[in-house]
Amino acid sequence: MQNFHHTNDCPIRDILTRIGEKWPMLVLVTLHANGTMRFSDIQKSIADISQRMLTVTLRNLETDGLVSRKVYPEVPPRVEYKLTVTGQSLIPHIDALVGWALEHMPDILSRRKSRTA
Amino acid sequence: MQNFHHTNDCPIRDILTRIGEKWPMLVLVTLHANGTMRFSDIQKSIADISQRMLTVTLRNLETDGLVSRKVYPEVPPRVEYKLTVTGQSLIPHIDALVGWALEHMPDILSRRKSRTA
DNA sequence: CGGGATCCGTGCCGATACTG
DNA sequence: CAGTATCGGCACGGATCCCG
Repeated sequence: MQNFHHTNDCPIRDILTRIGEKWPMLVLVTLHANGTMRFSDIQKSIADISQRMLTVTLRNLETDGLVSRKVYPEVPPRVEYKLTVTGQSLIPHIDALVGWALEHMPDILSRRKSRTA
Repeated sequence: MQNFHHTNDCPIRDILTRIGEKWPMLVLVTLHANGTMRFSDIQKSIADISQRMLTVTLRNLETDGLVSRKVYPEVPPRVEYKLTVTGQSLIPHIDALVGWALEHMPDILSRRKSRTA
């Protein structure tokens, strides 16, 4: 019997610590779809994200090297975000999950409803 | 500017409701690696999952149609779980994420440490 | 404009005890 | 063996206020 889910050093647990959170995937695909974006543009694109959570999410993605941040020393300030090469390398896998969801979620959602009823 | 992350009917949010949780992906890859498994075997394979969380996770995956459950009317009871066809169709995408993690997580983890310091 | 700091509620998840 | 039931902690994330 295979058992490779060590508590430490498990790739699935590693990746869940980031993409398992609520906003990172949405931010990544938004940046991929639009290229370089300002903070306020991302916020408008993901209508219901709070200012705080967008800041936190972008900081985490920047720390992980998936998103780059460029500050223009202007008044009023301008800050632009875009995917790094590493960030772009994750996009195809997210797209694959999205494709899977588009194909299977209708059935799954109906199953959840009938189980609730 | 593209904006396709509707609060409702968004495939990314849909899929996060399941794989964003702590255990489902681990259970899916465990079942894929070992085929049909008994409850106690899954629990031994994922050492630190509690009995409660394994039960909850399996019930959710069963409701979603990703895992099938078969009860043998014996004493002591025996229950076997395995992936459905739909569940198997998700495996390649999880594997892709795992492959990405194996390639990039060492760098990401070192970035997180240096940011903490 | 793009944050930072703080407070706080909700729900995921863990621990424990009990059962057919 | 394979659950179910209950309690409670804790961290994710929302709301609000303030700043350069």
